[in-house]
Amino acid sequence: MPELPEVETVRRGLEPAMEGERFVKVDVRRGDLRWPLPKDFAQRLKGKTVTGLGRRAKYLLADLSSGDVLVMHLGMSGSFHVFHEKGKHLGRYYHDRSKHVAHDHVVFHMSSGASVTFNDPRRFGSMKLVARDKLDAEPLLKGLGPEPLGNEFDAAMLARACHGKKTSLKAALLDQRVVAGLGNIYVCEALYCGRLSPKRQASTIAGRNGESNERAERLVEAIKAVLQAAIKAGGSSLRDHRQTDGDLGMFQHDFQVYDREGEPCRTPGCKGIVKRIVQNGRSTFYCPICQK
DNA sequence: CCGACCGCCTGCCTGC
DNA sequence: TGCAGGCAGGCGGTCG
Repeated sequence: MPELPEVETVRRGLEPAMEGERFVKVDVRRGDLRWPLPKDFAQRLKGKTVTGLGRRAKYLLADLSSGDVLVMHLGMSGSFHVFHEKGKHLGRYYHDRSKHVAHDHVVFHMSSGASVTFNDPRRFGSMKLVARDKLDAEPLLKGLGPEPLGNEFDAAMLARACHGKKTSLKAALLDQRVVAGLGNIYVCEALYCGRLSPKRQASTIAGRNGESNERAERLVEAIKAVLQAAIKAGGSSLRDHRQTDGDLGMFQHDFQVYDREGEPCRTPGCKGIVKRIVQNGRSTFYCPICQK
């Protein structure tokens, strides 16, 4: 599931259970995530307080009283669940510390009384402890492009990042060095919203000498609008992904093109049919008529 | 340097 | 019903 809107939704869900709270106990049930958790992972968390919970692109960043930052990524299938009360949760999760379901790999028992479970079937997710004063040098974060919802992300910046790029606009927007936090779904949605073809060469969104960056402007506005709407809807829920409280995100109902192959284009007056193509080994959905 | 491709790992859906 | 094959929201590494 997790692209920027889902990670932001997770961050907001975890905040009340974790911010200002201490790790009372940390259970590592399976440490071989994307990279193996260090042996002393649980020990380095125990007794420390979460002083803040932030997000950079698709990474969650928990600031700890020890001076470390816990950097977490959900990969393709990772999710967090918060359990406040004893008993069943969605018929399969329990607050009881001895009971777990498949793929519950890490459990944080917080001083708030809540337990926070990291579940990840495919184990593409990751956790890493990094000293805060070395965060700038952290390879996972170092090459990331601008935050798409930040004020500094504008048409000029996007045009510059795409300058000279021979690759498709779709591939460029998926490149986290160009803009950080978009994934396959929101790239498709943003391109539709900005009426730009995913097949267009990335460099062509910039206006040539003197021309305005009209396409880049439109694309930046589309990216921001789609992400903001998705966050507002609590992210999207595909397969069995849910928010930290078990609720479903709602934005999947608002997809205009993603996974809508063969459906009529939703642009008023457009007679196009949503098409699926494969770019760089991944599905792209778009309207061949109104996305130019 | 850039861009295309592979692999990681599991679950689910489709078609035979 | 069973099984093989394809596909999935990400990203780091390698190769040309």
